[in-house]
Amino acid sequence: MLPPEPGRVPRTEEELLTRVRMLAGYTIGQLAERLGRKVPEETRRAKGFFGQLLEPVLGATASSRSTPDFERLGVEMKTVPMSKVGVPLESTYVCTVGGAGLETRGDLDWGTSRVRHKLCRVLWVPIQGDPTIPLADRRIGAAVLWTPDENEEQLLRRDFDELMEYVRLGRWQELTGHLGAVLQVRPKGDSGGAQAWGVDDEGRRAKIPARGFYLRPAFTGGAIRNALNRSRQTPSA
Amino acid sequence: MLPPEPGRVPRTEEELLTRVRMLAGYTIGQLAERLGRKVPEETRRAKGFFGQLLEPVLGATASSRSTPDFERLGVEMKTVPMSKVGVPLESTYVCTVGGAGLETRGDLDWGTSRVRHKLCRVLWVPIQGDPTIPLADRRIGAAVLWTPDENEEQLLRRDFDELMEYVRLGRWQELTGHLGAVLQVRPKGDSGGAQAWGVDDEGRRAKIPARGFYLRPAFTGGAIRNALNRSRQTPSA
DNA sequence: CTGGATCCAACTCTGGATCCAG
DNA sequence: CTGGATCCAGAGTTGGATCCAG
Repeated sequence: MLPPEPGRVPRTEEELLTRVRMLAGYTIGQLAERLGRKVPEETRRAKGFFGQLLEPVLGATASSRSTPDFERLGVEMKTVPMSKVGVPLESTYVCTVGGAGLETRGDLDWGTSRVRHKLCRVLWVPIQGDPTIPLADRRIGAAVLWTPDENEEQLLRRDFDELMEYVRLGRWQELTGHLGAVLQVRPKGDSGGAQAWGVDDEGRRAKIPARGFYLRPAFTGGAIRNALNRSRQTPSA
Repeated sequence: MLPPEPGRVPRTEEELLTRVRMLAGYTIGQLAERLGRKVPEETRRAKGFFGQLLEPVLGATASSRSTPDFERLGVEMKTVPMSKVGVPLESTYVCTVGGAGLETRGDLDWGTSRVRHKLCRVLWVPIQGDPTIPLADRRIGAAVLWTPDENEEQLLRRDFDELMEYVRLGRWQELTGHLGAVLQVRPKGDSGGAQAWGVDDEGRRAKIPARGFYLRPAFTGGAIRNALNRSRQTPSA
């Protein structure tokens, strides 16, 4: 049976984990067929395909805006393309970088930031990412649930505070992908053009290029390994 | 020739008027055919059809957001469905009603409001509105350019100030279509459901039903007549 | 008659991410 | 390798208005 009870919202983390682990070993093509969906030929033209395929299967509140994928559980799902040797090939998108004003003031402080909320409980779902494997033939890996430990949270917070200092000062131009040891800020959206509201260096509202927070691949890789190790010691988490 | 130089942006009001007047007497069906577009069978299913058909013909900066239809000229185009006896059958939509907070503060004062900006120069395009005439057979009338005279502006402003007082106080529930002698506020959008951001009576941001400003039919009718009379006295405007 | 309800097209915005030149 | 550029789906919003029950 693949997948079990499709579309039903999982009530507990264990139910969610059980369900996603039943998918391990299957290919994207098999999962898509089960759902009556066609796999795009070019990965380049369907970058979010696997993530969007998985959401309804696992019972995520599909495409709800700005809420965790599994709202009741407070769990965020992230698919991670892995290389042949088991390390993430890409950075992981977290959320957009808000402006310094108005509705998004809470985003400047780590404690109330969307970054922290998004990352407080994550379901990592590894997927083969080797570009030589056709999309339909890539296999799903063993998912793990993760919460940052003290060390991980400190790493994230340190970068976050540094990055937000640029936002506070309106120094958007200096806020590049080079900053941050584990968390970085990069452009988001399909043109690099003006797409988001921000605050310029004189405090006025202005259109600026949309940007997002991303986890560097090494951090995501470590998070997945740590989650695996911890689950071996505490089988039910 | 129908229409002249389709798609080109008019450089002067005279050029715009000349162009739109060449359409007078033609039917919607003839205009649509000239553009290779099909006329919907049901008016009910294509409420904005004529207005959207006309925009590219006249060289409006199509569907640009929140700017005048003819940006360079500062001219707003409005189609008006007329009865057999030559009076407007429907109210005329002006713009949305903004909330009382943040980005839209300027909307509370007549001088800086979007209502005033939208109405400071309008190209009225009459169209037969009699529901017994099939959409494709309805004829285009003689368009006129209009600017509110002192009396008209005072009428508008009086209503506007009254209506905005309700917004300032967050008394949205009392802001109904019954208010306003020539300018009213009515629901906008396709469900009456929560669709816009506003400010509730305790000053918090909240979702409220989307609303818009509308000109009552009698006012629009008078505006068109006045514009006609004035253009007889001053032929070039 | 008319105030509340409704309809479509097009563009924007968000959430899902991967591509690829240097 | 990796930082900047880019791609898709689907919800949301705006601008174009008219419908229609009471």
